[in-house]
Amino acid sequence: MSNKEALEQYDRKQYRTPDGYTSDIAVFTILSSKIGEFKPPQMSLMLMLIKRAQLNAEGHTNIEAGKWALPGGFVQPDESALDAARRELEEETSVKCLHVKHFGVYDKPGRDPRGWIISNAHYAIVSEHELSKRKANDDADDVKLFSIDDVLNLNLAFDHHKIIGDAIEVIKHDLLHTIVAKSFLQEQFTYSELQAVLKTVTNDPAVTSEQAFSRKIKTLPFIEEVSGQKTQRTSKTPTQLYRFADEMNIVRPIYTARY
Amino acid sequence: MSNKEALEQYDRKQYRTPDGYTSDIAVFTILSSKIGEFKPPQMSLMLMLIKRAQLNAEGHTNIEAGKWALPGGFVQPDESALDAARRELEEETSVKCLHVKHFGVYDKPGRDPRGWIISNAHYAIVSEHELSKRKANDDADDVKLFSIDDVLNLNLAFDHHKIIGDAIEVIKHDLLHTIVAKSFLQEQFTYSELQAVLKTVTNDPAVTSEQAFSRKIKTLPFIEEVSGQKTQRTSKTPTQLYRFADEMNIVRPIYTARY
DNA sequence: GAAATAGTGTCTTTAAGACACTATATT
DNA sequence: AATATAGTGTCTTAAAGACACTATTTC
Repeated sequence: MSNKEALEQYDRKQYRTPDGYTSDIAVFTILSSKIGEFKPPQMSLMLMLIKRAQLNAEGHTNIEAGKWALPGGFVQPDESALDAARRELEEETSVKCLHVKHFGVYDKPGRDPRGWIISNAHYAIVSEHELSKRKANDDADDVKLFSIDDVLNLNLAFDHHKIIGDAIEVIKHDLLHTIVAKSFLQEQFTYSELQAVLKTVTNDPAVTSEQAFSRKIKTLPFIEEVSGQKTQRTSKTPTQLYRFADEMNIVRPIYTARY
Repeated sequence: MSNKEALEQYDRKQYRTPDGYTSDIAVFTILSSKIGEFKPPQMSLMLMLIKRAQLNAEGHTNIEAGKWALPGGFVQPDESALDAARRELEEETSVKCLHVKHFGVYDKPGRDPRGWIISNAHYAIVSEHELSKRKANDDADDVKLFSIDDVLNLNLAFDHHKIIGDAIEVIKHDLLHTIVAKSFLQEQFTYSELQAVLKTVTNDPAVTSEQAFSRKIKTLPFIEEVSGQKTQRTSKTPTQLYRFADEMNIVRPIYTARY
């Protein structure tokens, strides 16, 4: 085989290779504060960060010690960066995750003082409940949730300020343009629960107005009424429940959408 | 400084590192066949591929020789993958490009027989005119344009079948949801020229109907009429010219758009 | 005047936006 | 009865979709 012959002659050392290949994960959750019985929830979008420990597993001073950082780590040769993200997330929060998505590559020369290290960034959505089972890993002496409004004021490790800024933009976009809001809700939900999720990222009156949104939800082609199902968890008045229809991910082309 | 101390103790060799970091580019162009005077153009979206040479620069049998492949190459330690894409594109087509965008990471174990090689995929848009200046590089003995309808039937190198399939999906999406169509047009264009670009990726009647689209173009917030400017290049009737307004990239959230 | 492309007139339907109003339960 | 959340009635405005029609030019 000529390909086999080519492989034998191929010299792996002819190009300089990266010093590392890592996977970082921006773990988002929504904290839902029940402000009372018969009230719709009030939600805030949070990002989980870990505080880098003073010493690493070998007892040496850790790099970027004491700073807040995205969880993540080195990708193994037998997995993809996305696999690594899922694995690390499970190690970190001991939970298999609903939604993990790649959103960017960070490979600017000099981004990591340890050398030429390429990082793939992902975002993940974990339910508040699952996240409460979280535990610190070896390199972290603390794990904490930060509001997306505050998180960029922290002293962040490496180029995580840039990565986190991008992650927040991406999740804001995806919440409004795809059906990922689904990952923050129960299977059946009221208009005001979906509204609470969307209000964490927009203040468009079409979303924030109760009347407008309770009408709007009925016309959305990717959401269906669960006929006859009502709940009183958000109000004294029994309230209609909805669910996301199976697989739809409609975005209107800009040339045909209405403005 | 404690970070400096940490760096001294950091051992680069403690993790297995990738064998290579590459950048691939899907170069798209639109062939515009003028089918006659006073006629709107007929367009087809094409992808540029190179045929991998039998021998590489050192005279050895080349890997995946004879197959069609995306142009690309190894990323240098002093550049990002996006920089590398721009550089390689310039080497390949001797043209600085209008639009280069990252769209995916390909790092599945075993994707490249030479070892653990990570590839960042980009798509680029080059005008037909610029592309005619193209020249083959060392590893290629042929360069050719393929229609996006045919290209996936070729015998493609590495995992380029998957990468090209993804690239086609991404450019189809972007043409309809962003203003990249701009890159395929002159600064001023008629409704039928924009229509011809969009028709390469959709057959939505809102786009394909002349009456509907000639009306629609006037209401698009990111396109403006060039008052008083007309042309006869697409018809005997002098036709209104339009241009894209400065930087707008509106996509309607799915929760507020009309359906 | 035939042909081809560009563009308008006008009617129907759908939905957004605004605002007042009603409905259903708990306390 | 007061309160809070859910939901409707209805009017105005904007745009999509459909289809017939007019306008401008070349040959």
